[in-house]
Amino acid sequence: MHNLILIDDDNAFLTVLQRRLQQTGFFSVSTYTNVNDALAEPKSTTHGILLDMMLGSESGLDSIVALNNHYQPTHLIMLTGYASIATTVEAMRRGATDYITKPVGFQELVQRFQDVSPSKNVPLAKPMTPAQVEWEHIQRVLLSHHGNVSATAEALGMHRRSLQRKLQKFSPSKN
Amino acid sequence: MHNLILIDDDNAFLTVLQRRLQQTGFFSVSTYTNVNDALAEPKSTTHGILLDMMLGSESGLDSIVALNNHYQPTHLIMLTGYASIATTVEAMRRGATDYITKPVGFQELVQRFQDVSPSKNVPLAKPMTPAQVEWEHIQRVLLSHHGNVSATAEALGMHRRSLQRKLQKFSPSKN
DNA sequence: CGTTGCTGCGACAATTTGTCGCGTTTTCAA
DNA sequence: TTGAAAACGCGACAAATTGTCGCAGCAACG
Repeated sequence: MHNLILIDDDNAFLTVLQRRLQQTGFFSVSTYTNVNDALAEPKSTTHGILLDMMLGSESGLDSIVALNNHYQPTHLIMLTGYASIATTVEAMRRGATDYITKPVGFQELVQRFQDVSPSKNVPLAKPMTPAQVEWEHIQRVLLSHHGNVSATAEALGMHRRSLQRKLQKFSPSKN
Repeated sequence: MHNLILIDDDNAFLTVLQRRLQQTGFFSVSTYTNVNDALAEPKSTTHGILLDMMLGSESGLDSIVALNNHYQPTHLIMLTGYASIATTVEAMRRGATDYITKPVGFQELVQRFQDVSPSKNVPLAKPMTPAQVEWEHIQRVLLSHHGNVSATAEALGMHRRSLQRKLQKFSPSKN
């Protein structure tokens, strides 16, 4: 009934999400690691597009208009780990319908692809806890710093000691 | 040549801004401390509206549609002391044309009222701090629960008291 | 070697949360 | 209109977490 397009440069992320979305009942879920591939497909109307902001060198921002023209999706959702008000405003102006920050829970994502009239919010089914959100975010930054705790701590604006404690608190058992 | 409407509950802020804008050359600058007063005026087209998010009890968010209908402004700029992606998205969906955070420089504000839409966007590359990530997430869930603190706290698996403290920690002072 | 950078961790003060609980408002249906 | 239920705001105090110093062990490097 619905078909989706996912565009992200993280392949692992794509495959996992693709599978889960298909199990949820979306008719088809296409994935691409860059915008050009997505635009190379024949034109068709699509229910929703999930577009990552950071696609290597290019900015997902610059692809919003083209993707909207090509697929005319009901939803064009921007996804990013590095958010700011400025980019949000810009994305919405260019035609995005939503803008969310990683990490995002699967349930939440699905809900955003549902057809809800604008400005009519439905309570999120099962939001992540603040702790979960923080944990995933830390993991992402840690990964981008090749596991360097000191560098990660600085990037996150927190103290190395605190980061250490958080890490050892969740890695050995509680995960 | 241009006329503006400013809506904010801070009178001092209004008068200062009004004077400076008039000196800059805007034809007329009307100020109101609440939305109803602004809507009580006869309908007319207006160049721009500056709307504060925190208008005492009301949420500026709920007034966007009405103001747009009444004045059909070229610019409807939201202004807030505390910001989040979630509220930005919501504001843009409802018809805001821009969203900026206090404190805002006068020059910058004037620029936003110019008809220059092409934004030399600056996609920042720094990761958010855990606190920011948490804040964004909380705002998302809070918005989806229509501002209901109790329900939000439960959804997030945190205690109502803690949520309250977090919320009041960022909204009142950051002005 | 000596220097530099990262890590692991103890210790203690400074903050922040978890919890109770109680007196107002709000909300909403009878 | 009115009364109960649901929310809210917030004081208070213990429990838990974070901010800071500081020191020692290690690996890399010229």
